[in-house]
Amino acid sequence: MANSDSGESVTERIVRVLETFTPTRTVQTAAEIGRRTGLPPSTAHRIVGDLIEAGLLERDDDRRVRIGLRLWELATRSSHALRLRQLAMPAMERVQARIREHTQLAILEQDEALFLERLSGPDSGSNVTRIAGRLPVHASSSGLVLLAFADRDLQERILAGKLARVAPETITDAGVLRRKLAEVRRLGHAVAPGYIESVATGVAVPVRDETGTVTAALSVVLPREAAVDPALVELHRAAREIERALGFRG
Amino acid sequence: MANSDSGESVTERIVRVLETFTPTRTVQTAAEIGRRTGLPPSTAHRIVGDLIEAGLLERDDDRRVRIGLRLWELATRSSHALRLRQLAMPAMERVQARIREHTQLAILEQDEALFLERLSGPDSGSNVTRIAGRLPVHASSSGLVLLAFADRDLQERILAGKLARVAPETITDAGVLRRKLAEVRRLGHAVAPGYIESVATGVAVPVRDETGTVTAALSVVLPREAAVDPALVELHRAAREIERALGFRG
DNA sequence: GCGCTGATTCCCATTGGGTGGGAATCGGAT
DNA sequence: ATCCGATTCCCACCCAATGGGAATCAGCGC
Repeated sequence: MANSDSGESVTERIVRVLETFTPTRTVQTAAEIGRRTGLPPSTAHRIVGDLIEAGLLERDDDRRVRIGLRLWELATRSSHALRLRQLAMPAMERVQARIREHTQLAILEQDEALFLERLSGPDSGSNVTRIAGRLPVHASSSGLVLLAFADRDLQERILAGKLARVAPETITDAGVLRRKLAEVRRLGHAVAPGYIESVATGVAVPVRDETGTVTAALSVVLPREAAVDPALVELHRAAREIERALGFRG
Repeated sequence: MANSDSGESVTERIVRVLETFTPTRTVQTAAEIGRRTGLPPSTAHRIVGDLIEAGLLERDDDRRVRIGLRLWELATRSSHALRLRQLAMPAMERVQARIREHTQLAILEQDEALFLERLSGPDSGSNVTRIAGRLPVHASSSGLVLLAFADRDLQERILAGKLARVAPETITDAGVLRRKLAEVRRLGHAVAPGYIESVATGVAVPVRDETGTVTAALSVVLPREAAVDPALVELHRAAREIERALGFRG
């Protein structure tokens, strides 16, 4: 920017401003945004003002700022995530109706599992997942499936890195994780008992696209001691249905 | 911008670039974007490059450009549209399961009905609606509900403007529309037979938030000559459920 | 009411990043 | 091989963005 000491582009700054919004912090004041981005107050106010004028942000009743509908609209109406989501929805609804627990769809994005959709019944149990939220690949059942079928170098990168302990039973040892991934490949599904939350077990299966590549993971979150087999049957059936919609002829 | 002859901000330009993407045109080349935005080729390429670096756009396998996942993520994870959608989903799923036709949720946005969600069964009929898509308020059943319960000046603005004919039976006369809106208010729901597509009838009911204001419309799209009463019963039941979730005590 | 604190707006001299024309290069068709 | 369009590279120009600072506003506690 003109006279900017940081030497970054306007685009970067806009992204930085947008990134101060999280699932748990959906409204903030312009000054907060300034502090969190490290931008000078007057600059932060001006950028926020610009974004509001453009419709990417909105002003609250109480002059606080939140993500604008226009941004959601722009992002949603032509995102390719939407295509997958849309094709998967009918199958996901069936799983949700039969199993009556959280049913979710995730893809791999920047070394993490990004959740595109989550269906929850009124009687579903605990679940930390959020739509557009992320979970580490080594801890979530969806992540384990995505990682097990990902390219070798991603696997090695994850295995070489730090495996954060999300819950007491999260796999944090590279050797254990390596064996777990082999098991996932052999069985064709992942079971993650208590890896994310002690009270829950994640069960996930892969979804392949028309090239046969695993592009997504379909999963349910069960109470810790529930039987996984009925869920697995439903998940596999649903995954096949989604794969057919995607054009995969397995 | 520095040396820009148009005198518009970078933010505006970014929005203009993003707006060249539509539900039917989800990938384009940088040059196409330049032509559609009217930006000089080199400028268009630079801005597209910036946006790709920031993750808001993505490069195709074939160096074409599409909306990036990061944008979807930023927009979705803290949009307040999501709250409404999330709260409405269980009720919408029930309607979809019972009626087995397109079930959709719309809100008022910039004088149009903006569709936040649409559930469709495999056997659902024709439907032009898309998620994050828009329909005119005077033609869609959702729009009629939203308009009927909107403030007076929006109503007058729509009535004074041109009422586009979307299908042969669309209401295009201000007087007829005025009476229709009165009917919607009296009955508490809207029926739009053939207003959008000749073969379909839209049926919509209002959804009120905790302040009693109509914030959304819940609707189904039925085959033209199907009975509307069973759908209305389900829609009203679902709307009440959503309203309870929103905190409305009617 | 009266200060205090922080958010927000206003002002303005400074300047460096954005701009866009043009040329070169790449790449896919025919 | 030869177009033709897309894309990248280059670079002089210069104005919009910048951010420090002061003024104003808003809420809160006393």
